[in-house]
Amino acid sequence: MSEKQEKSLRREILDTARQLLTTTGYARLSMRNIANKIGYSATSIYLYFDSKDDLVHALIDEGVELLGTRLAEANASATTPDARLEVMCRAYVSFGMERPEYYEIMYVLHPEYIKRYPAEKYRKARRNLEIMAVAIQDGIASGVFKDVEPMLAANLAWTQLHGVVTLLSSERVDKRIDPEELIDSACRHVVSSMRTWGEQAN
Amino acid sequence: MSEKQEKSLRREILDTARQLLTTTGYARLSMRNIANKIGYSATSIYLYFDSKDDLVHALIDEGVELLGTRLAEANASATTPDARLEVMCRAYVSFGMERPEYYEIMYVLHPEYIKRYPAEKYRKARRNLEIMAVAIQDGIASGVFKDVEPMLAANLAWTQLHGVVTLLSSERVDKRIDPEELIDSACRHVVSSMRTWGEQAN
DNA sequence: TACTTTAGGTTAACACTGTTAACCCTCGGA
DNA sequence: TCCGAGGGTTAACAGTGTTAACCTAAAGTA
Repeated sequence: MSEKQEKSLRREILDTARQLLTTTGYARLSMRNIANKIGYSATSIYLYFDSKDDLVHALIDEGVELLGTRLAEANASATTPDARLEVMCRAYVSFGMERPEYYEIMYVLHPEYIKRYPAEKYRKARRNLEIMAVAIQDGIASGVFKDVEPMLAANLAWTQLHGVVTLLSSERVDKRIDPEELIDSACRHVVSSMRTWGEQAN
Repeated sequence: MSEKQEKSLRREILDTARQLLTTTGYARLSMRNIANKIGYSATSIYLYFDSKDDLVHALIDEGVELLGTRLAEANASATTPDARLEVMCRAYVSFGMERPEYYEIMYVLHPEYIKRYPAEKYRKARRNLEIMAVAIQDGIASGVFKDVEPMLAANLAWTQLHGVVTLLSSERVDKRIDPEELIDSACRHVVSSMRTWGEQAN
């Protein structure tokens, strides 16, 4: 085991777990599976993580971080408020579709399956929503969006995007619906709903 | 066991499973748990169901049926196209929030955890979306909604509602957001997006 | 009446799961 | 020389879905 010392065992466990998550899904992610793949016993993992949940929480950290940088990049890539919000929406959906292994443990797994994500880390995850809220706030300030509570609007956008990601990647959407078209519609509608918020039928 | 003969064992298994699902969640729904609760051995369940998945599929049938009647009721309860669509949206969300035990197995559980829902039953589930598509179609015909592909629009509405239900009932939405307000916004925006679909920024 | 089949259940077992307790070995330091 | 500790192991427990083998009482049937 000495030839691997440049990579800490903790790091190796995390990488193997993520890889296993990608290839076989959370349902088949077991301590013994991880351990076998790197030539250690399952109980060795407990020297570096308190529990399986603890391990998964560490992976969630990575996912939150990655999503955060993607959203920040999107936020910086466009100038007008609506373009910025739309690009951020697309960034969120892309993350969810391209990294389902992260998305599943971050936002899909029922709290019954996995212990509550610790409160102090929860804040960092919430930061990602606040980035969107700021973009919305900017749109309001520049008069492009209706004057609406930014956090409520951000959460509404989130639910729309989350719905698209989960239904598409669990393959529950009818094959006859073009995924790209659905994603496109969702992102454009999120933006346009900021412009028309509260308008009544004529 | 003869005093229970008025209620078939199959029926009793289903009821107990649903009750267990409600009280303890899918994570703790086990064959032995079900069996213990009704005084049989776990393997007896296999006399009436091929597998645990098969049992859950039978529960999904019930859920699809129940959601269907709720949507149909909503569909019949209002007259104007926008009111009808909005009432149906609220009916969908209500179902998801009030019967999380059904909603979880129907639309949340990853296909990794549970075998694919059989194709022929899938059609019945899709019928529920078609009810919404018809309501949208009516709105288009009467000139209230923009001329859009009804199935695409119905799926977009579905993703929005599904996102609200799952994020709310997995308690991932910030406590400072009023759930009712979020649901309200979502339903109203689904309807208004049918009216403004495709309009560009000015 | 005697024999066989079948419906409806049981127990024991297998291969898994997360987790804990006990153990083992090899270093570093006093 | 002894001691402690770091880093790992094996054995075991209680739980999971599922299968194979068995058992028993009722129902046909010759």
